[in-house]
Amino acid sequence: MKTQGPLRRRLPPETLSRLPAYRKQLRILDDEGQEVVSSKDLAFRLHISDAQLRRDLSYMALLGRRGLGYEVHGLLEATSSALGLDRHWGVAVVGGGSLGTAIARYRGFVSSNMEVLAIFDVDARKVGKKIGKLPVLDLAELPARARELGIDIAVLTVPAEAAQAAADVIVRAGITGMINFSPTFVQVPPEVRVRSVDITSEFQQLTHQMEHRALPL
Amino acid sequence: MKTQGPLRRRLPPETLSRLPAYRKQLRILDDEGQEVVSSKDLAFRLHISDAQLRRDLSYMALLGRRGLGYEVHGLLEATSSALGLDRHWGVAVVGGGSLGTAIARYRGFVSSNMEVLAIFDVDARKVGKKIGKLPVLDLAELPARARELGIDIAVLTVPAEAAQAAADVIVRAGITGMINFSPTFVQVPPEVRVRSVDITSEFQQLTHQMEHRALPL
DNA sequence: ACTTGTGAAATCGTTCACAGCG
DNA sequence: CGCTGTGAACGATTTCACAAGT
Repeated sequence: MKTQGPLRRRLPPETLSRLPAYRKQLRILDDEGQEVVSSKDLAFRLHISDAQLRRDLSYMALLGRRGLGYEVHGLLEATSSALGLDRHWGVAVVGGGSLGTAIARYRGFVSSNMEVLAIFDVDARKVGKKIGKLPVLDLAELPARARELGIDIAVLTVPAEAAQAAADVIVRAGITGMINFSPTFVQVPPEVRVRSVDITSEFQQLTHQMEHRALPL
Repeated sequence: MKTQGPLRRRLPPETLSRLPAYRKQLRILDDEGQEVVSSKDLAFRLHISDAQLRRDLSYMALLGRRGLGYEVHGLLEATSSALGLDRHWGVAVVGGGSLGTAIARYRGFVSSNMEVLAIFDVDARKVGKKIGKLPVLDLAELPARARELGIDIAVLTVPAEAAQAAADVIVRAGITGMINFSPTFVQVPPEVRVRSVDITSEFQQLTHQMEHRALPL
């Protein structure tokens, strides 16, 4: 057994942000029956440098074989595991508007071992209906039903004004992971992980880039 | 006139990514009638350090007054201008699925001076219908109609398999800005700015964080 | 006194480049 | 010989801390 590199307590956030792309590309190679891949080849497909790929993998103590490369299937399993995808995750969509509906209908979750199980809303006109095959339930029911339904993650898609109140219900339900699409900070206890996706911000960064047209990215 | 700080050619990407939040908070302060704000106060509301805020502003040569702070309205105008929001932007949604519909229906664009003008799809069953007040047009029409409609930005919400072909049409239409929601790289000429939003990646990063439960973020 | 603007230091992330193993 | 794994160099970003302006 060798001394095995940096081996940090935590993955650098930049490395984490690249992991899903690594996994996606490895799935493609695995499906193609490719058994081994070099950092140069995989990095090329990902539009990053081979040194960066090797550094990222070394943070997770994922080792290849010198002179050969990395074993595709093993690396796929390892990255999946690092992302926590070797278990099933139940998702609840909170907010039955058009964005909530879009997330609920999205079929790309299965390949991440995630499944949307229900939609929660406060609007009595929506409660009791179905969106696709999914029931729309009263948000007030979430704390009582989260465990029974097997919900691990909530997706906040309510208007900004309603976001904090909805987040409070999610926290009371004992759910410890949240994707927040509302353009607001939500305050949660420290054991709850929140990731925010601000679509408006992306548009504004784009318009900045379009106005400042120097050709290189 | 004084010598005015770093004054880079380009804004650091990390600074750019914070600008939309700065602007949002400044709008709130402006609406509240607050005339001046210190970096300490504004930074506190943004959950960042006052040094970082001042550094970011200095990159844009936005100066405050020592002992006093920054003039709220002036700073709001300056950040809006830096983001390119002092002009109107026409947006086309490409892909009339549930995500495209959600973007088309989103009412938060007005405050960024952006407006969704039309939805483009290849599906003959959708073309000719309306989503809200917006017409669904044939994607093949995009190059012919982009100028007339005043479209500056396209939002790609088509399935991964269709993304590159749709991007090619967008480029042929002379549109130079794109938000890509498809989980794929799209290849475009260098004058076209693309920002990608990968929702699946956010979920996977969240599950990683949930599995690696050390309390701090 | 209060607060900015910014050098300098510290921290974080990426790339270089090569020793070392297969 | 090819390719990994990783120190060391480099570059980017954040924080410190304080001189200077009001």
